[in-house]
Amino acid sequence: MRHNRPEAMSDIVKDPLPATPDTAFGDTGAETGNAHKQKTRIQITNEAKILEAALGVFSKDGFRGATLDRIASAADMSKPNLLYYFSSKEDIHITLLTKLLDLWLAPLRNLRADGDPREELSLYIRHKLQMSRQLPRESRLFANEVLRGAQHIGPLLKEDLHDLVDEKAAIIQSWIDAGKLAPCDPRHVIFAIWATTQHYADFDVQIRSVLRRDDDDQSHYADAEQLLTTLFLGQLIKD
Amino acid sequence: MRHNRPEAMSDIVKDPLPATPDTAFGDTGAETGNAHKQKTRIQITNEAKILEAALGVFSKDGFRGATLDRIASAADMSKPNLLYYFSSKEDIHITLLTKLLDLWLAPLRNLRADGDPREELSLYIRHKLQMSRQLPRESRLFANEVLRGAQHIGPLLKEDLHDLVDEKAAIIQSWIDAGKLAPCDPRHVIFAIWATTQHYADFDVQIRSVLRRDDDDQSHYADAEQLLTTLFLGQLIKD
DNA sequence: TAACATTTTTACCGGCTGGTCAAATATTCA
DNA sequence: TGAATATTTGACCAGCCGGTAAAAATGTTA
Repeated sequence: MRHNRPEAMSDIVKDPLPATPDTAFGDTGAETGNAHKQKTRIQITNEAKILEAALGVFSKDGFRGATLDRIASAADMSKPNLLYYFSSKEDIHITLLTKLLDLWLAPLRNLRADGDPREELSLYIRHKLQMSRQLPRESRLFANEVLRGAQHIGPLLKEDLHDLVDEKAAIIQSWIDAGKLAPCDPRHVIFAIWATTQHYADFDVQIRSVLRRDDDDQSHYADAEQLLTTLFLGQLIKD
Repeated sequence: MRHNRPEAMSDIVKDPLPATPDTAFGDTGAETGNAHKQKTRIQITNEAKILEAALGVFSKDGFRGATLDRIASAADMSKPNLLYYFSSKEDIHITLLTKLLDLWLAPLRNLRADGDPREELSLYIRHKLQMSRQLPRESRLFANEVLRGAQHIGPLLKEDLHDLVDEKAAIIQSWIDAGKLAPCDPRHVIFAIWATTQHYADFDVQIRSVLRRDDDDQSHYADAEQLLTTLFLGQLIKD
């Protein structure tokens, strides 16, 4: 009676930085049609190395606090070599955010109108919580970016994210209209799920301080899931 | 039948940066007892000006991303003059965080064991939400600091915050034991309230993008309060 | 007003910042 | 192989970074 969705939960958080064939950035010199010069092996691996390193640095220090020197050093690469693959610090940051946004929104995209509200919501919560546990750097990357005013992904939030939330809020609203859910503002429900789940990644240090948990101890995630499902399903769902 | 607490809600968020007589930092040369050299008018006003400016810069760019030049410029002051009042960038940051921590934790400190659980929790939520609305920079200052690993307030989290949460979690547990509240992990309830309320300050830009709200439009806070009280009181409270 | 203490400014420093350039090296492929 | 191409490196730059020193200006008070 649990979820039997095509993609299992453990599959979704599989390839955080897929080497997609199209970069969506740095598309220099492609005048005649789509003359995509296909990437070299070295190019693919090095760009991945850089983005991986940049994820660590940007997620810790934010865009302004991060430096190319530290990213290069983390990528085990000289700074000019790094700048051979990306035109600027901004380029790396935007590429990173754009590549990861889809991954980040996948759980919400997965919310199905024809599913059972209780199962859909609990799956969503579990999924988001799992991403906080397994991809905390990605969570902090977005947290940093939004904190400083989303200067690099403002348009994406206003268009893509807005549309996605509108679409999924409509699903929740349809559940309310069908009497399956208590009346509430669907968009704020989504905000609340985002806030509570991502909190465990973004405020990890604070939570560990309060709970006195070691760095590698993740046992509190079970308690978190317990509480959040109780919280969101207990009151909202009408049996 | 509403709350009749000594301090009204609007009073608590009154003086975000009180010029307290003791700095708790920069206590140079005070060997013989507490030979506090009392502060000059200019000193008081300038330190306040600097901390006010620093709050804006640190909350936007984080510690590493912030620069003394920008803080000085925001404080309408030369950089050496700024360093006449604070010994270093770190000094400003730590002073700011320490001064504001009490203010930030005041709502939780206000949670009383002898109160009605429903009133206590709804007051706490309203209070936290109000602080997000009125003091978003303070919220983002702490979010930035915790995001990067709480390098400047780690000990405060592990001691002061830990003890406070333990104390207040015990109160919630006593309500559970008395059958007034559904069984749940009290500390995670506190985390959930922190997460949901502070989310409206820290992710302000994202929320405005999704809801298409102008910068000065705060009408969505009413919906937020509605949902959060429903969420936390509806399920947890046993009537 | 004169002596004193406080505050502000000017000039400066070494190291780091994002980024460029041309030369050297490695790889690919006809 | 060798020519063409892709990658890496070292040297370098102007401007910013946190911070210092000392003199100049201002305020305080007897």
